[in-house]
Amino acid sequence: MNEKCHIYRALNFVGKRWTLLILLELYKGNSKWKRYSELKNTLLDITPKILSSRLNELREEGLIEKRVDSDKMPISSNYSLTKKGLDFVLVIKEIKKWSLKWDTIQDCKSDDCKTCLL
Amino acid sequence: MNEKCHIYRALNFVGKRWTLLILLELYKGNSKWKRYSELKNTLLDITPKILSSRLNELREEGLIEKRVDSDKMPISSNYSLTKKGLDFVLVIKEIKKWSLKWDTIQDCKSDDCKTCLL
DNA sequence: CAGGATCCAAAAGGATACTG
DNA sequence: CAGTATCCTTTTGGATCCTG
Repeated sequence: MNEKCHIYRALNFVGKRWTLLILLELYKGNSKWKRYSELKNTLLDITPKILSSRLNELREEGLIEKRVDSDKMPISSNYSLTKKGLDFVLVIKEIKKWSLKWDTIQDCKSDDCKTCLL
Repeated sequence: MNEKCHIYRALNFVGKRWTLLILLELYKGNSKWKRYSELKNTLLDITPKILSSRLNELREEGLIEKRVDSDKMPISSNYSLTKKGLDFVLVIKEIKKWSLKWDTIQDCKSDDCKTCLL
């Protein structure tokens, strides 16, 4: 409840819907820049409002950075994980390790589970 | 979004309000049993509905266990961290480490921050 | 193309009263 | 004491349309 509690601040953005999927998409890209429309097409059911909300939140927290190419039209906005964001992926992996250690379900049976974040 | 995704399952309960504070209270207790009323008194503004919801969620996920003493009246319900729950505290510590590593705010200035979970 | 604005639906949280 | 039931408020997510 404390605004300055580090744990709560972290959970405040990471606990939200779509956030991890966005981080994952950027992580898969291997530190490459991905444009807004790429993310939108990959995350099939996300609406533009939610996507930009999440991107802004992650940017405010310093996990991703944004680069705009306005030279050529149409404009393209690109996003990429920062070092802080990349480091956070390790935390997510810890969560997954914990879960795999204690869950009876050993695999989510999705291709993503293996290639996902572990 | 996948029901079986370990990461999402974990975030689904841990991301909720009060959950970490409850885990913290039980963790402070050093594996001792704490009663419902103790938790309610310590977590000042929590309402009975939320407290019992969170306790049930945590119990379903196997992070805490419940013991009821119905011998003597009035009945007392007691809660304690399981090994799985205790192990999860380590994950929370990882989140805190990450946050302390990257945040400019170095301390939440609350007594809790030091005694908290690190 | 990249989003902002608006409006609506759903979910979560919370206050209060009540019961075995 | 340890909750449950009910009702209400707030927050979040989502669908759709619009614009530089």
